Amino acid sequence: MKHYGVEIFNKLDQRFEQEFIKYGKIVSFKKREMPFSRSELLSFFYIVLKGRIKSYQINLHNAKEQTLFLYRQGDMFDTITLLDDKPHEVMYEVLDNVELLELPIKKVREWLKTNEQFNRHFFPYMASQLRRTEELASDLSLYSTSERLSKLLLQNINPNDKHYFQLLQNLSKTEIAKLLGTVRHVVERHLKELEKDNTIETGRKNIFIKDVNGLLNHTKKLLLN
Amino acid sequence: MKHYGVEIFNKLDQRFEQEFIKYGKIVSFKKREMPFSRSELLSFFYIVLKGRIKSYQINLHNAKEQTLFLYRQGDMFDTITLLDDKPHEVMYEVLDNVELLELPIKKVREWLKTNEQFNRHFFPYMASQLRRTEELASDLSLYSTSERLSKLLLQNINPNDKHYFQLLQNLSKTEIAKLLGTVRHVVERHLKELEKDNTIETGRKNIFIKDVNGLLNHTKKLLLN
DNA sequence: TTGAAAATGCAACTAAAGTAGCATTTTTAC
DNA sequence: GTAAAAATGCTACTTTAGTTGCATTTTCAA
Repeated sequence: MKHYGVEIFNKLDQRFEQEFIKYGKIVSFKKREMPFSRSELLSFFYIVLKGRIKSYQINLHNAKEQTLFLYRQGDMFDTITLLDDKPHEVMYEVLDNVELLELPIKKVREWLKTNEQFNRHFFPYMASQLRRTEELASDLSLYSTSERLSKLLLQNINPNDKHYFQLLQNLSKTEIAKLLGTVRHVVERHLKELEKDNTIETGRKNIFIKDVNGLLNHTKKLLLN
Repeated sequence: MKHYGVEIFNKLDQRFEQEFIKYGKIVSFKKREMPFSRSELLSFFYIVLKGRIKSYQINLHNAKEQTLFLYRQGDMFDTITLLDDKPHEVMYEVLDNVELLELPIKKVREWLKTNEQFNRHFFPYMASQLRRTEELASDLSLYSTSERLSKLLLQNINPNDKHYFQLLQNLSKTEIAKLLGTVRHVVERHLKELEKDNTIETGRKNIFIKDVNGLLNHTKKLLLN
């Protein structure tokens, strides 16, 4: 299990690792699949081993989408259902071919009650989810699209931000728009601006940052972490 | 303790209630106060006994504010610091004179580890916080200000939504704007529209809904819960 | 290898949100 | 009771975001 390089596995002692192996099952899904049924999400808890998968919400009237969470190696879901045993009304989509460790949610709930080792990892993770979601909300409310874009680009080159580092690689402009809470055209408009200033260079499904300070200037107004 | 009508207290057995009384201290703050220092929030955990208090973020460049969470009777904070022992970078402001039960956060963290009674209440609460924050983010992204306003007004008359029911009473238009992620002028613009349609009636610090169906029509596009 | 799907680029346009400023009314604190 | 603070109402204006539609290029799977 440890060869996947997922943080939680490194922390496990022998006995707990046995539990994972005993109850866990590795499942994989292909790009663009919508992997789970509603009932599966009530019965299983997933840990990402490799690849990317997102949760999102959609406006049925105009089909606009907002990516809520980009799960990658070490991320877990659905933590909400884990905690209150009710369905969580979001949709999932696989961004890269993905491998997940599938665990019976009841078992995980048991660990949550009794296993201090599991909780030492899970509680701070829960906190990080809440922090991230809150940050998404306040960014959407307080900053312009171009500021949010610059911030996203900066996070992508910042190895301290485990959640977004390298997360932008190989994403389409449409996908970036959904992360930012806007539409493709607006993202392209702002990217073109940044390209004109010689701050970035865009390639197909990739963006290269040429001038970090230039980007920083665009985000001076933000509270950066 | 039980006379405050806070849900968690009703669930406590004798012994646990003793713990609350032993370690808890009732503190109160006045309207518009910014009640806590950073270090207090690292040392204490609060449960709202009465009144309203909000957490919010501010854009230092243009002073726009986004209310993140409106805490009222039974709400607890700061759950994030409780879970990961790190400061949570939000600001707090008291909306009505408020009474809080102040508990040593270390003690609460102990209960979190060992007390199943506490966790039966806390875990679903944690889930509801994450749900609510996620809903805020997706609403901000997916729906227009006028749709979000109509939704807020509807929640205010819906006794099923414990969190917002009666929460709008006695809030200024500025405060409502901060809840919605916009500015006063825009709120007033949309309220005037609704008033022209005879859907609502606005008074000073109060809004009366005259035509629920009219409001529902404004939110048809939303996923209502 | 080839046809469909995905990704991108671009132009013209509409709609919504936000800014600035000021006057009036109401509430609150002393 | 009164002065200061808060809340409200309104006008004119600027900026940003979102819509529509179509053409071209690239990728990917059969």
